Amino acid sequence: MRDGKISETLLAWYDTHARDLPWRVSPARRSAGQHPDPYRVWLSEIMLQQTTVAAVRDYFHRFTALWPDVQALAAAPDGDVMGEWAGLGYYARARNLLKCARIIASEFGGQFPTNHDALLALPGIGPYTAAAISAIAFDLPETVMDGNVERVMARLFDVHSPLPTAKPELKAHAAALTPQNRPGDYAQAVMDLGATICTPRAPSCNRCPLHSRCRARQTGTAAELPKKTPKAPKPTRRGIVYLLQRDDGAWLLERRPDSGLLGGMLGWPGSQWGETAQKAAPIKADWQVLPAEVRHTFTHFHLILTVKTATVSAARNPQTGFFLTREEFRPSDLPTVMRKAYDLAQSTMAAGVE
DNA sequence: CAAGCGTGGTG
DNA sequence: TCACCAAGCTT
Repeated sequence: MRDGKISETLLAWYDTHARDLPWRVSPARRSAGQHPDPYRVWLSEIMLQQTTVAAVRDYFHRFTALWPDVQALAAAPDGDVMGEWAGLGYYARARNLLKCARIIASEFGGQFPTNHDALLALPGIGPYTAAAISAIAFDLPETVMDGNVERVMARLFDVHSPLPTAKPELKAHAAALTPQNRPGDYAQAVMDLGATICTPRAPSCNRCPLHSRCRARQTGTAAELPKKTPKAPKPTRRGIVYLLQRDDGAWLLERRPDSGLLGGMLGWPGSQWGETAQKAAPIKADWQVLPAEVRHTFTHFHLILTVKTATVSAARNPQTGFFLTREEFRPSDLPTVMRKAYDLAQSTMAAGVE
């Protein structure tokens, strides 16, 4: 077709189809002179790393209600922020979020830098997020490259070489399309297209504004692009967690080390997770093995957890961890795998199994 | 630079 | 059921 540039077609589509997202300033409001809040753009982009809009929405609302600006977040206790992040995954993001907020508050006077390289130097902000903040918050003509853009470019230009090898080629295509006009809306338009129309499986080509320009659709290869190198199978690991409740209702918990899996999060005392891990209980007690196990899948392994429960008197102290009282302990502060163990223990007790 | 790092939705 | 996938970053 000869009906103008791809960027203009996408912007026109975005004007009528942009999703209403809590961190977004709609095209109508933006043309009326409203600007996005860089704090909210940054927070949303960190939450959206490898995470769907549906999963992020409630977390974004809770975070902005508790901490409406970067100074408020910078002043928050670590445990509060980690607890609010619990369940969202990739917990290094929460640790880096707090680090970054404190740098912005103390060294940047509470203002996010607009410059791409200055953004890139901040913790938790990589090439994608730096470009996204520059484009969306400051309307600068940066090219954002995420999974959506990679997929849209691979299909538009029918690129069959597999990821990650194809990244530079796809980035060149994306850069060539990035407009000087409304780059922030354009960046969101490409990603919205990838999230709602040009989806990984079963793309809705019949509804696509770039239908007539897409080479993969013409060739019939859209659904199989982008190609990816196959991933290694996940091994299965096993472990034990110990859920100890004091007779006043307090639970024994540990704060996990800052680095590594579930870093900085609350968790139950337990064994290492490996082939055949065993570990002594944190205190001598009448431990009960729950009749069901916890199954959970992480990025790179499956986990099967045996859950053991016991009750002790307040007079006795375990070798590890600390007690949180009924009032202090919120199950929602636990990462999902630990929450599953808690829920299993609760449902087992409710069923009357001692 | 390849591996480590969570979780919920989906087909 | 289960592998794949998501607005990636760090080491």
